[in-house]
Order: sequence, then C-alpha cells, then structure tokens
Amino acid sequence: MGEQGRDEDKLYAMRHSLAHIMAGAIQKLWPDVKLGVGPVVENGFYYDVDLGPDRKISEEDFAKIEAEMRKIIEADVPFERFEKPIDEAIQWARDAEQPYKEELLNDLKRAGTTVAKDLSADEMGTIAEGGGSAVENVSFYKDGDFTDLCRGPHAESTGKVGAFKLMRVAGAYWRGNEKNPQMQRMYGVAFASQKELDNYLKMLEEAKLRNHRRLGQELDLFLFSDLVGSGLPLFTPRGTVLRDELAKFAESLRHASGFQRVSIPHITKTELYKVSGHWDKFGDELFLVKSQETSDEFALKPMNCPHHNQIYASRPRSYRELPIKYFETTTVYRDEKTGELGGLSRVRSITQDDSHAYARPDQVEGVVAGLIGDIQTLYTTLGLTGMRARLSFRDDSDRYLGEPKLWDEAQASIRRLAEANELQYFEAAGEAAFYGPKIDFMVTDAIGREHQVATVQLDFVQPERFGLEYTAEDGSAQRPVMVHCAILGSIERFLSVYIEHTAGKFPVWLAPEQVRLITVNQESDTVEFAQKVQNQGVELGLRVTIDNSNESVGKKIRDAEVWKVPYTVVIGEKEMSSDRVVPRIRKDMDVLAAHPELNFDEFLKTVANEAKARVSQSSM
RNA sequence: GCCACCUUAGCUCAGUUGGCUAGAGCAUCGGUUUUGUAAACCGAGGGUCGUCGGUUCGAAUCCGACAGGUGGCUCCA
Repeated sequence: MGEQGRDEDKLYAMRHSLAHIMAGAIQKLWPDVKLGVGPVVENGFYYDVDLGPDRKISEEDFAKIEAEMRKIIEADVPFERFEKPIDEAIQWARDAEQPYKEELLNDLKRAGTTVAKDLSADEMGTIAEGGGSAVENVSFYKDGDFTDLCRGPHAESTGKVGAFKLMRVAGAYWRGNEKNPQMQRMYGVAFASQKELDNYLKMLEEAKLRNHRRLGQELDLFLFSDLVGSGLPLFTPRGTVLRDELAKFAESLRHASGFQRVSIPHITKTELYKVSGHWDKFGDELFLVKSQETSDEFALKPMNCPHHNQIYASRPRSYRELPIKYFETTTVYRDEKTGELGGLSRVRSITQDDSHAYARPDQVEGVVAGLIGDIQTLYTTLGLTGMRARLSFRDDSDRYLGEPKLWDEAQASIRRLAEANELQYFEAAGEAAFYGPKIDFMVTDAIGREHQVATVQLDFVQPERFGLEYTAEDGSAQRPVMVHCAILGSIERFLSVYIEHTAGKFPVWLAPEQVRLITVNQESDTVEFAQKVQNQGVELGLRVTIDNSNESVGKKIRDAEVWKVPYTVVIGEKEMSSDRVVPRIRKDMDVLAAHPELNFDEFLKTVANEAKARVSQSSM
C-alpha cells in the first residue's frame, strides 16, 4: 500500500472522527439523545440518532449543530482509546441510557465477532475488534466529554478532521429492519481540505444540471400527470423517439442472435402467478383488475415469463428445435410503494426488452454467451464503459425455490461463463432471483456513477412449475432450462441513466431532432427550399425540422442550441445559390467536422449514414 | 409504507412581522420588423397561491388532513 492508501486511511479516520464529533455535538444540544451507529460512507459519514418520538432534527438545526461541532474542532482535544471488559461496557451503556449501544454490546457478547444477523459487516466492523474468538474487551474512544464505543481508527485530535458539511437528515430504521424503530440518519460529507470539499459540492451542482427529470422537462421528453398517477410516465414525441430507437437497436441485436418476436396481452388471470410462484412471493406488488363479466380475478402482468411459457407449452417441443428464443419489448406493471418511486429510475409501468430462451442443459452456456456479447455490443455503442458483472447468487435463507443441487450447478456454470467471457466480475450472495442465480451488469456514466443495467438469469423453477418439456433424442421427456434476459433492462430506468450520462446531448441516431433548418427570412423561395431539403432528409429516414418563425437568426440559432440539436443549417440567399452547407455542429460532436464542404445532398447522406451506423460521440 | 423537507402562471422564481387589485423573466398569442450563426421591438392573455378543512376582522403567509414531488430508510421478479 503506497502513499495513496495512507491518504485514504487518513481520510477514513477523519470522516469517522467527524461522525463522533457530530454525535457529541448533538448530545450537547439534546442531552438525552439515543445513539445508534455512525460509520464512514462514500464521501463522508453519518450517525443514526434518536431524540424520542416527539422531537426531530430538521435541516434548520444544521447551523446549530455545525456551530457546536466547530467548537469541538477548535478545542482540538485528543481522541483517546481505552478498553473495557464486555460486561462493564454493557453496564456503561445502561448507565448512559443508550439502549441501542446496549443492544449492540449484548449481541457482541452473545455472538462474538461473528456478525449479528441484523447488522451488516461494515456496521459491526466499526465496533468490534477483529479475531475469531468471543469478545472479551471492547474498545472506546473519548474526545472531550464524548465517549463512544468504537473500533477506530480516529484522527489524533478533534482539530485534525479536514473540511465537512452536514448535508441532509433522513429516516433510517434501526439496523435496517423496517420492523425496528426509525431513527434519524444525519449525513455529512467530508474531505481532507476545503478545496476538495468545494470540488465535491461543485460536482453535485453539475449532477443537478444533468438530472434526467430536469432534462426531461427542458427537452420535452416525458412528464407525469397527477390525473394519471405517480410512477406512470408519459412520453412525448421526442421522448418516444429515444424509446423507439433504443428498443429498435436492442431488437436488432436479438434478431441477429436468433430470437423471435412474440406478443402477449398485458393482463392475465391471477391463476398464472399462482402456478409460477410469483403470487406467493410478490402478490402485494400486483395491480389487480376486475372483470364485470366473469368471476375470474385478473392482474396486470408484473413480468412476462409466465406468459411466454404458455407459448412454449402450447405444443410438443423436440430437442432439435431447442433453443427456442422469444423476445418482446413490452410493459409490465408493479404496484411499487409510493415512497420508492422517483423520476424514471423507479416507475410503476416498466418497459422491458425482455427475452426468454428455452434451452437444453448443454446449450445454456452458449445461449448466455450470446447474450453477454449482445450486452457488450449495446453498451459499447452507447458509450457506457467500465462494465462490471455481479454474479448474483443465493444465500442460505429460505426464500429461494428449487433444488440446492441445481443451484450449485447453475452458480458454477455462471462462474465459468464469467471467466470464459473475460468479464470483470464479483460475486454477491443473497442477490439472486428467487428462481435462480443471475448475472447483473453495471456500467459507469460520464460523471463516474455506477448503475445496474442489463441482467441475465437462469431459471429451473419455472420450467418445473409449468411442466415445460421437450422430447429428447431417446424419446424421453426432459426439462428445458430458462434463460431470462433484458439488455436495456427497463427502458425507463435506462433512460434515466442515459439522459444523465449524455446530459441530453444525444448522438445523431438517437436525437429526437437530427437536423434543424433555420430560414433567414419568410420569403416563399426560402421556405420552399427548406421544405425541399427537409423532404430529402425525411426520405433518407432523418428527423429534420424547419424553424421559419419570425425571429432573428441569432434567436433561432440559440433555440437550436438550447434544444441540443446535433446539426443546424441556416438557409438563406448564400445556400440557395451555391448549394453549399456550412452546418453548425453541436460542440461535443466530431464526425462531420472532417467534411466542411458539402452540398445539401452530400450533407444529408452523411448524416443519414452516421445515424445508420449508430455513431456515438467521443466526448460527452 | 416510514422519516425530513418542498408545492405561487406552461417553466424558473419574487412576494417583508398575516393587511390594498399576487409580481418578474422566459414561454404562448397579436402587431411591427424580414432578419446571417447563442436572445429585435411594442402589446395582450394567463394564477381558487397543490386540494380540503380550521384559526383570524382579514390567510399565499399560521394550524391540521390529504395529494403530488425531492432526499433517505425498507423493497426492487
């Protein structure tokens, strides 16, 4: 570990120390506060506090708390470490009337250093000493009047903690369990220097400018209506271009990989999900639909696999025709809890580029390898890089269906696939679907944030439940394995990522408006010329618009910039007489810049080719 | 669903300790202008201040409920 590692350790200690300082400040202001845990997180720290049922900290209190923290920092008192036997520590917590600490210590005593069931390893790590045997002593840190049980490490003294800012207060359940009382989680950010803190805050401002909700409004891509309901986005013509073009691209990849399109209704009798197993697992997320005609109970489909299974099951299948691969871009509906909705990232009508392949066991790896290739092609084309794969496996809880032996085989097979396809991967226990393990793909956006996008899942539970079969070479009936895959994942969620990644500067093939023609005046020959150019463009499959409004050219140029149109062409006397195009090219693009001297015909063809080739811009 | 905060015109926002007919810019519409690469000029329309209820002589402003939103928690097939 070099210089950088030591700096990171130092920063960690600073942030951790600030968590203590904040807790101390809060305790000074509200002496009977009950403290939870206060770990370091990305960019800062938090501390969970509980002022009792009738009192809450709000953001208005931040100035007060920060002032109190600064007093502690200015006092520059040392962080002193000492140890107590576990029983004395428990007594300390009892005397201090800190029931949450007492609970942690009791778990620590009972469970040793193994992680208590409800507590994440990281949280536990902040209070427990390492080692494998039962805990006998626990360590404390004291700065001034404030003492907290803590593993450390800390800064030397409260004066050496860098620059910080309290950011927000949020509700958080004690130990992350919604059955436990809810505490207030105080978040702060902290860096070694004020300059780094300022840079971080500036980055947050930039992220705000890219926010997909804001751009969705500014660029007229999608909206929500109170009458339609929350979590139900409506897409405008411009937004629909994005959706359609993305879906078309995903579809073309599927087509090349031998998938066949199918089409299913958006509702079904609930019976379907009782057979599939979804009813028991996810019944509370179903939108139920009533018929006025029959007594059957219907639901809006929350996933597509059971429907697709019915198509597979509609006739006897031979080993010769496997793998059978169905694909469809379609919308599913999930009754998400209102507090979980947000912009396009979490919606109640979710459009998936969903596929289900039914394969013989010996074909599974080939099918999955093909899907991985398609996923890589799509994200590379979209300029989303740094792909990582999460191998989502089961843990030892009882929420999974299917034979453990099948799970082991499938997980081993997924591991082999990750190796064979040279994926950069890591494993995560407890992330599997209830019916099988999966590979989840994450990509990194233009400002360094990682998002989960595509997913490939193996499933042996549903073929069993639906009695899916094929006739093998020897005439016996065999079970196919199902492979679920969505490349874009949810188109809505994908757009939330992609709009922020591009900041709304879409590449030509996705741009809702690819070429905007600006007339210098409203004379009929100018307008007719523009219309002729537009028609030519439309014939080439381009999205060309004309702005012949009665505004100055300067104003119309500005408008085109604001709408982030890739190519803008002013049409006036010069262009009409010379048939030369001097396109105004959006600054992030570099494709046409190499061909400055084109006539209208050449220009349009060049743009059409760029769109057809799905060229991504090099800089975003 | 839980916690904190937010909601004034299509958008972004002003609106003093509760007190005259609730304002601005952009956008929209009408007129003048016929324009050359990031904002021409003049004028007009547009608001039950999220909704409902309460306190008050008087509510955009104070209180409550509900709806919608933001950030978290929990969840995410």
